[in-house]
Amino acid sequence: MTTIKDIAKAAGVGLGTVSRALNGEPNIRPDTRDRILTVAWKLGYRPNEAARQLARGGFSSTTIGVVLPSIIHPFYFEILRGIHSAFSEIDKNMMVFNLGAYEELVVGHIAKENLAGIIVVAAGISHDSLSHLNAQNTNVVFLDRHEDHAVSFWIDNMLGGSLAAKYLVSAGCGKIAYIGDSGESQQQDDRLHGFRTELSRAGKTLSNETYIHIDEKTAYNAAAAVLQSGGIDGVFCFCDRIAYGVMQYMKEQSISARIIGYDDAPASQYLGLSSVRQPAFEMGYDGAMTVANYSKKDKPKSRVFLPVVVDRGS
Amino acid sequence: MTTIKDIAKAAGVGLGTVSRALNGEPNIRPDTRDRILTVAWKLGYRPNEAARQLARGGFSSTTIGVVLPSIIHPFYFEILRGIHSAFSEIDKNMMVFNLGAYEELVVGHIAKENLAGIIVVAAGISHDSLSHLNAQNTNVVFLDRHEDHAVSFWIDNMLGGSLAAKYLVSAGCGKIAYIGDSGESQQQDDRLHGFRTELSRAGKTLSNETYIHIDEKTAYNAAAAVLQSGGIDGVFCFCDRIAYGVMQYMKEQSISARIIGYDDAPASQYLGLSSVRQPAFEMGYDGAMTVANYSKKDKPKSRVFLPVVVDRGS
DNA sequence: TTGAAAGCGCTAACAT
DNA sequence: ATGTTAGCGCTTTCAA
Repeated sequence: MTTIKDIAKAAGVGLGTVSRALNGEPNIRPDTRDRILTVAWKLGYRPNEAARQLARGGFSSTTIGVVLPSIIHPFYFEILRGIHSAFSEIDKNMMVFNLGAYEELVVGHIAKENLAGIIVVAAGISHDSLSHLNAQNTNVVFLDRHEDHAVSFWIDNMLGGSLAAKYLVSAGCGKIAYIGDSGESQQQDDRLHGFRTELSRAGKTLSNETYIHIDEKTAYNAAAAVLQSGGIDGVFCFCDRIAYGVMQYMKEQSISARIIGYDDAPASQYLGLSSVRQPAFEMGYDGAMTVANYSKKDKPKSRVFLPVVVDRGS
Repeated sequence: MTTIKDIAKAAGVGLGTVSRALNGEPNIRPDTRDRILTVAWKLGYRPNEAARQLARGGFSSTTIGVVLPSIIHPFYFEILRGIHSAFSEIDKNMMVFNLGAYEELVVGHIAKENLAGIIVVAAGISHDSLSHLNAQNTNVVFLDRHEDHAVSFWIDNMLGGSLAAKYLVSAGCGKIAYIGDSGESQQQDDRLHGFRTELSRAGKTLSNETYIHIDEKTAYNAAAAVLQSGGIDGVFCFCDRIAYGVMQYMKEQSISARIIGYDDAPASQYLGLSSVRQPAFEMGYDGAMTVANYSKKDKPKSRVFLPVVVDRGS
């Protein structure tokens, strides 16, 4: 391994001069600079980032951490795409952490990495861990998760729910069912809240709620159970994947009911499925730009609410 | 920021002892160890990874670099999902680099990061950069790219092409067209080569080749041009996105022709589109496990060929 | 079992 | 413009 010491010796100069040359600092004679650079190149020199960081007491500043849940839905993928796209524009890199079983471990690891910032996507980080992160005075941005004293981007799930309800109601549905995810989530709660509120405003109520493990097959089965009970003519699904299963059942049984999904997955437009579109890519993009740019002085505004829209299947 | 020095002072011990306690080394009295650990905890101590690395002269060993093209197709996304899934199993993290315009810059950056290994996805890294990487004796694995003196996973595109041809031929197509990507790629060349070979084995030949910028709309237009010319009853598309555009045109015009895509995108099964399925997720997963596990001593076998299969639309 | 001290490779402040 | 030196926080001898 070549060090600046080797270069200094080979070029017959001092360590400081080498450092200056390598870092493109001004106070150095062009010809010595060139000589040093040539030697460095010939020796195959590569700076040791760890040493550099240590000496500067600084941060890597070009790498930003992204904490992801270990299972990625298409929705998170869109977010990730947005982040990736932003970072490729501004020449940052991301370090992706899997928030799996050992949260403590991961958080400790993150704190050690000297990152310029962190984006936490949807993951359920404990408040304890959070304050650790904050103590490291790392810039943190939350996506799809609402944190009180932090910068967070949040999709308006209540709006999404109420739009879904409006869609079904205005389509003339009378008996409406919901098929959701059996896991707990703030997102689902909010959507349902918005959905119910809008429904009751229209003088209607939810006739059936079924919660399943997300999967086309279980969705198919759930659809069978829900639709056989009779009279259901409108279904709101927690996500498009569930909706696909439902659609398939409806197609096979020639049942016609209005159905609306959530996420607006790429497939949906081709399948003619109406769906609530979340600005996932944008959220990723904006979030990424935000961590990358913010300084402690002018902290960006917390709580950015992103609206959703309904995409009508053709 | 708390350092081991602070801890040493607070606990009334030497630096070495603190280090030993923190690293769980054996030669230390349990009670001093506990005392130190308590102090460290109270002081909110976090080890400085840079300093550690520097002192040990070691590698981060828990982080693996992933070089991605800056534009991500769904196919690459599947690969990424596979990588992510593997890494969450074995508790590694990935550092994602965008291989954008400034290849040299990125490669330099990578070399500096002290990574345990690197996965290069599909990207066109120059041989020069490659040898730099090799000189750093970093483990490198290529995905969807064939490199001679490196470990590389490669999908059998020739097989894919020939399977597509078989599909169309056995469906009784007589006049066959190809709609491809206007960009250059080894992948496309291989697919076409396989396709042509199989076609000629069946005594047929390609009647029309059209190359477009990938996009549903241009695909739609291309389909119009290709299918209007008359008699075409089989179309092979470079990817499913192109196929969607073609299908839409066919549907609108009530034209019936056999069509086969590539990638087996999630939407395709719902749309009833037959497609060549590439084991993208598996490739990511296997590749990730490979970089993570290999040691210079028993280098894993280079050139892993992954087969494809045709997924028939229902 | 523990403390002291010598670096790891680099930067930055201080001399020259 | 350039050389010298003192650390950055940590690990690891080497003594004690």
